[in-house]
Amino acid sequence: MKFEAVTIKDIAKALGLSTSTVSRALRDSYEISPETKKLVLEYAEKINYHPNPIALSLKERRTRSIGVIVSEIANSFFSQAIDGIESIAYSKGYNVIITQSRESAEREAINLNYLTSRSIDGLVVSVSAETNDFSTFRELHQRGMPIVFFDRIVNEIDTHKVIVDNYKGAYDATTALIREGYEHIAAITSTAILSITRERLAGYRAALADHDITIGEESIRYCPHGGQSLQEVQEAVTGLLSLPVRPDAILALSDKLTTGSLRVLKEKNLRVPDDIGLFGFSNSDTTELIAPALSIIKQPALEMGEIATTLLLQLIESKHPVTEFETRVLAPQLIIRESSVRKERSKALAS
Amino acid sequence: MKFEAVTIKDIAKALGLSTSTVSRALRDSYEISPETKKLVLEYAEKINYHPNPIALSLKERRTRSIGVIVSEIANSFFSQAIDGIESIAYSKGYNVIITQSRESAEREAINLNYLTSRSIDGLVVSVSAETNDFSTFRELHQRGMPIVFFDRIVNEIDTHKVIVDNYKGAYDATTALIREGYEHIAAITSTAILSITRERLAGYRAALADHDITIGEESIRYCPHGGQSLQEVQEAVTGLLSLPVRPDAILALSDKLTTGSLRVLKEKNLRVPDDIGLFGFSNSDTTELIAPALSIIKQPALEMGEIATTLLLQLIESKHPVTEFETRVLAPQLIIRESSVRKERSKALAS
DNA sequence: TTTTTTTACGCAATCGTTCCCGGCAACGAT
DNA sequence: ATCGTTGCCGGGAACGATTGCGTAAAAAAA
Repeated sequence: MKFEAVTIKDIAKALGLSTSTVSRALRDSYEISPETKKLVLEYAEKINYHPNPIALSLKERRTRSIGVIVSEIANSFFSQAIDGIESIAYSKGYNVIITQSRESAEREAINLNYLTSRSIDGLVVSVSAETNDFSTFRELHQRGMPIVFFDRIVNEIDTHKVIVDNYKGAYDATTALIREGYEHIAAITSTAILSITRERLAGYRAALADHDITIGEESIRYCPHGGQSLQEVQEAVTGLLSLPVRPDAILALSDKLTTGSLRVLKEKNLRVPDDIGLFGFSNSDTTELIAPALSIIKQPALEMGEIATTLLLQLIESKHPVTEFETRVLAPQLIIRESSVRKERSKALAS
Repeated sequence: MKFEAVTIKDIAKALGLSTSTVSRALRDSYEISPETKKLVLEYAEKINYHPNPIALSLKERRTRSIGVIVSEIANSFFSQAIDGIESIAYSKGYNVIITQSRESAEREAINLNYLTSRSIDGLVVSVSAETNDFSTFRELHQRGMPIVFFDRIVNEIDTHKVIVDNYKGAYDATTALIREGYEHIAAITSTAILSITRERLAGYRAALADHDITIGEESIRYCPHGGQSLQEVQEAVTGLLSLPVRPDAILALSDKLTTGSLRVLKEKNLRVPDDIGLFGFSNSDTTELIAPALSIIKQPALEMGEIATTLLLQLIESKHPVTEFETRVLAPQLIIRESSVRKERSKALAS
């Protein structure tokens, strides 16, 4: 079933040389005569020799492959990030093993175990919505495994991190909503433990406070699975709408939540943005085609993937143990379209 | 930088046994006494021993990893398919190396070369829009590399294939458009050499013919890069709109082309579906939120990925060379929403 | 011419694992 | 007492590549 690969031995045998000589000739060692080199090189080319990466890995104790853990591949943000990860890894001769946690801490642990047992050289991770036990990551990190976190990071572990300015993104979006005259702005988010939830919620709260708006905690709804199922979004939105003072705008703090909220609002025949405004984090490439065109906070996903991978490869290829780590914070892109812009400004004008 | 893995030698040394005995004990060989087995197993468990997959790969000449080539990860159809590929591969203990051709035959060849040099056990491929030279695939296949094609297949190579009934999908969509009263239905597609283009175009043509509608070849526009850039879609749509008899509907034959066409039509301030109808292949998960809600032909992407991988693993793990290959044809899902349904049926009623 | 140095190559160990081959006890059968 | 058997285990050669060390022959220095 397998095709035979040509090895260094084949070359050695054919040319009447030893494997060491062939190896050295191929690596252009100084202790091989020009004639022999030429001979070997030409023959290797002729029979299409490629060094066996497995044998190399065994010898060098490195696999030239990195592991990736994200919650879901089929999510615009992550697929764009993976795009970035792939391209950098590729250009440096590394390959990428991608795994999905599907927002489950258990699956994340399984994947982590799998990846390390495949002896990867490093890890790019965006943790699941459930992850609240970082001990495995910490242990791995302490034992010398290079790890870079992106998007959903874990502050407790000191290593490179790549994020977007979540605080600013949420702050600006909330402010935009306020300027538009919305007064009761609710938030829908993933689990409370996630770094992005904390940061984005902080920005949201600060914007409200800066405009002397007070909201109760009941105006913030958490989705345990990050909106993986529409049902939890339905529950969150319904809960919000049945509040004593009904929110007149929703800030959705992640991809699935943004489109999910719109879906639910449409189901309930609420007009966006007039009955209720909507602003959300999203990296979907069809948000402008949606009715109403969605106002979004967009993350530079591709770039984040690229940077995370570049940092990881630096870690991997560093001669000395690295102790100085950095957290790269990129700027989110605020795109204000229709869903957060009232056509009738009556209410806003009256106030 | 690397953490030390515990090996079979460590166990052997600690227990005063030979590596062969330890190896056999771990593999539960009959020629090892129950006591020794217990001893070894318990100690292995205790020090958290995991067999080194690299060493195994070298010995067994298999890597337990499969390569994937798609045009673009950040595309709903492919990310869903990859989801399916991953899940099956994972459950069988294989890992997946994903590469992107970005619709370029050259990059495809580079990836192919890369993957084979990484000595993968098999290949799941959806060819690029440019691929018209199958010799590398054929050669690989003949040398015994298991390959499964999905979506964009190459008929010239006899191996397992997984596709959707493209003919039927396009036929039914075209028919739906005709029933709705559209009379001049144009098509926008990827390159002519692609299997999906040929099959879908055939369905489109057949539907027109069955309803005694004749169209000129100028009503079919090809996008060399499959709609990767909006510009080529713009050109295609503009070309269509400036035809002597302007089409009153467009059938878009792939994901990017469908949303791309809508984007261009909106730019041109044409109302869909009244000024012009739109029906297209798409696996985007926001098509129902788009205005107008998009009528689409949806492919069971996840399932296609799963089936393709299942077939590939069968090939890989087969004892005997496989000579009987199958082509699995799945049913596309037709979802008729707003973009292909006229609100004003005047024209249709008049005819 | 003899000694030293350089050139150019081979031997063998190594990475972690498997597996063929052999060997040494103990035991039952003759 | 001797011969086969069986049970249990170790030695060592692979898998494909790199690399430190040794060394023959050739070249240079004495």
